Amino acid sequence: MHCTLQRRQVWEFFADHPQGHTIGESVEALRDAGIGQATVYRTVMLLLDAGLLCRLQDPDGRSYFMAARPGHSHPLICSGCRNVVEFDACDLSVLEKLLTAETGYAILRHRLEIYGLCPRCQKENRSQ
Amino acid sequence: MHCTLQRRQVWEFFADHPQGHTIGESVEALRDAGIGQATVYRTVMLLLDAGLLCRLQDPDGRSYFMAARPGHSHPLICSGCRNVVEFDACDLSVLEKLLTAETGYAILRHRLEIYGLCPRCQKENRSQ
DNA sequence: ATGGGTGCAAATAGTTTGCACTGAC
DNA sequence: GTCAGTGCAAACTATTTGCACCCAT
Repeated sequence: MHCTLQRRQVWEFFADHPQGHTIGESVEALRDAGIGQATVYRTVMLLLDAGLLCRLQDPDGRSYFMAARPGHSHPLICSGCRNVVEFDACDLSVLEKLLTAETGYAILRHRLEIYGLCPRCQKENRSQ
Repeated sequence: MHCTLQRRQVWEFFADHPQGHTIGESVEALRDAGIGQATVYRTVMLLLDAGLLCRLQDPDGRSYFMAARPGHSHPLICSGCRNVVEFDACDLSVLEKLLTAETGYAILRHRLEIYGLCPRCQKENRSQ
């Protein structure tokens, strides 16, 4: 797999921002650099498969992408500015054992996203 | 807001299945009943706003809709057959307090989805 | 007769694909 | 020269909208 200039630029776009971005936003931002939208789509999926990006999904179904942190962590997402703080203090093993016992399901993974307002957006009284 | 025949049929389609369904699937299923796709789109959004449906999102970004259970609960989703069991034993208040203390974020809500394989899909060795 | 709801078809938005071209090896 | 990667445009899919018609009030 080639690490081309374009792929590096797509990666840097996400790595340089602590918020998630839609594919549309990244297409637009990278257009000035002369990168075509097909390349952005292809590269985002590539980085996603490689585990370098992760996908966030807001309650309305939109997908956002951001640089993935290594290891197991979860996002705390500001509903005002979409800034993301990652945390890893999540212990769901007790809950998962309980669910397995109760339902017989074999647990594979979980998704935990927490939404809130960051200090700045609270001050500016922003929401959504 | 009118409770028309079509709206009732859309609702029943979701209420009658314990799995989530994409809008596309529901459009297709309701076409035989003579319900147009615009009506399905409009009605699903209506039921969603009314809190009668909830939205699940799989790891690939697809949205699924299903009848919402009253109260606070979370889905345990089978990756094989998409069957959903809801559970409400989730206590994240400690985690949320910790996060507020550490980050200053005002927590608004959380999303917790757990993925696994139901007993039948384990037996049939299904995955994804 | 009025007003919300519906189906159809058209319009729009979002995503993927085919293909000729480019650049690194 | 080969081959993966790219940009463009076209194709395709998903979603929304405009509008004439219908039905319950």
